[in-house]
Amino acid sequence: MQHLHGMNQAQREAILTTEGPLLVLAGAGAGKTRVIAHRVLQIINRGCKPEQVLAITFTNKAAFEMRSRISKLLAEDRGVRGGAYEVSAPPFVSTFHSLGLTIIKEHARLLGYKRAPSIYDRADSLRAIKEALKKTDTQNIEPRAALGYISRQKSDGITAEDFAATAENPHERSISVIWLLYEQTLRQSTALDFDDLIGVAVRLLVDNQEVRLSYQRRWRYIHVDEYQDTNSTQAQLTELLVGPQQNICAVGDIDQTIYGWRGARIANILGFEKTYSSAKIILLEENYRSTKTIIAAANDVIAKNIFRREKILYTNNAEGEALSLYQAFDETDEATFIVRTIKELLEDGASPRQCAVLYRANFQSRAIEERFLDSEIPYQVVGTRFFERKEIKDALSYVRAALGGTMADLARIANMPPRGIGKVTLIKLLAGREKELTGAVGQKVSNLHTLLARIAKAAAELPPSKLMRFVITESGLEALLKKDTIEEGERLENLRELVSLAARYDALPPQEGLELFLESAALASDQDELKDDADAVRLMTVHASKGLEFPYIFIAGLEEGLFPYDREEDDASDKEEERRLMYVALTRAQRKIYLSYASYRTIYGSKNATIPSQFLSDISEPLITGETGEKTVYLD
DNA sequence: GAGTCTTCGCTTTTT
DNA sequence: GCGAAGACTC
Repeated sequence: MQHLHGMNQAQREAILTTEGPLLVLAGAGAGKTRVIAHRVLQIINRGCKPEQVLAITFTNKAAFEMRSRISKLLAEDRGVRGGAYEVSAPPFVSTFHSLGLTIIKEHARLLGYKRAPSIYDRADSLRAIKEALKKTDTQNIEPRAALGYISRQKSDGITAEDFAATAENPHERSISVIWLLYEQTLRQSTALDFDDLIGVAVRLLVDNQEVRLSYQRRWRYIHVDEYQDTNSTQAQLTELLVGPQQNICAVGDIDQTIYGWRGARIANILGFEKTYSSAKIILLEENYRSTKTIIAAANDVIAKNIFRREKILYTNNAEGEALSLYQAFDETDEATFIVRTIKELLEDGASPRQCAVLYRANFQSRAIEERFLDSEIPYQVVGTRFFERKEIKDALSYVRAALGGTMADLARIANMPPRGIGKVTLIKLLAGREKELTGAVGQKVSNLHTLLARIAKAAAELPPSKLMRFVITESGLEALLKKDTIEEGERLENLRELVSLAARYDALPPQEGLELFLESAALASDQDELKDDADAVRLMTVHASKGLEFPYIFIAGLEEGLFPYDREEDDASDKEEERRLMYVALTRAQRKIYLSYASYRTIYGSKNATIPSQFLSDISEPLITGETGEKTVYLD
């Protein structure tokens, strides 16, 4: 049990409880990933084959981290024990979505797919919803709202047909019509949206006992990280995979549930003992990350929530400095304060990567970024969704269209760059009425087909990075962006980055490498940082900061309406989620927290007076020291 | 079908 | 107060 050295009592218990259902309620900074990794090692040391262990996470980044933690631990252990067990396949570590996709692909035939289904991202889904809305001339329905609504229904395990059967009021009936059309589009394109990756896998396992049992035999021990963020179908998928031995270990923190708006159900973690009746529950309450002051502030904020399970975080770390609060005049003043303070920290010997600036909403990054640009300080905005950029999507669509992808892919690239294929031609092309296209237009279309055929040929022969290079040049995207003087640099730079990302799959056989590359692009999230190594200050939303830690944390925009964010239709549970979000923000810090708010903030181009966030008054007096911006004036 | 004008929605968080 | 999508014109 050498590997248990340095663990506290609760951690040891969690690691040694390998059999039966286990719920680990781990506070922020309580060493949760470490516990999972050691528990996996313990299970393997007790005789289980590594590949029979499954660990599920939410982001690719978390999966990557877990995988490397586990493999490092196994390698160390092998060294100590002198190869006591056989080297075999590693434990299966996957995100929920790629796990769903794996299950679907392994039974594609059974599910009636002739080829591996492609994945619709949010933008694809939104376009399909817009088309459906056009077809039905439905009034008063916003595409985004409709998609959000449908997505939440799907994540609750409800199908379009179920919904159609139960729709009561006119609004629900309109949604229902759109939803059915949307599903039709997905089927026609052999495509699945994010919710389907879980939903289709669940239905397969429910309907087919043989398949279900095969997975239950394959994975004898299951771990689920961030269990509080699971939605209904994800919890159901987990339940279906857990065999009769009930070897499931769920790890999570109720106080860090920040994805309720996306369908996460706290009820899953609160009701764990009901689902798994003999469950053992272990609380990890000792924090190894932050100072006593930071923990006290975080506890002050979260204590006001009612919908939780009492857990009191404590630490044996030093007392630490008080949080500091800066009252800025406006967002520019706030940004100046942040950059100035970071400069001072750097002069005192801190490095840029030790600092992070957190905010509630992405738009806040702009004002802050402008100030960073003026300074010499390296910074990086996390969450500019790389794979959602236009040029990246265009390039990938070329590849997918060449390989017979969806109509969405073809529509995307048909006239990008402009080649004389307009609306009318495109409609005919998509409807398979190509015979009607003759003369000059016919020539243009046949040129496009030739291009796609060349790409398809290249796809079969070249490694992914060479293929992407080929696509970027031959499609004319490169030439187009070179003409574009304004953003030229950045967009071309992004395409170059895409080529180097593709190179990660060059070692595999071309087709397999390409498939995995396209898959990773579809399932990538903006939390999966591309360049992890840069020594730069990180700017990101609080959501994106979950799971990370930094010595110095800045939390900007602490104003009522912004943080906590409020919408008219908010209810009490949304308010509690905002509070949990603040708790997450505070618990990212190791040494010192800088809070700030602007007395005036520009929203939609006009300056508005603000009220300081209620979260500021929740933190007890002695934990905060204040400072006021020079320009502060009170206009009444 | 392409170029120019106008409106609209954005700015909550995302696999 | 800006950029993208849609409308309008040639």
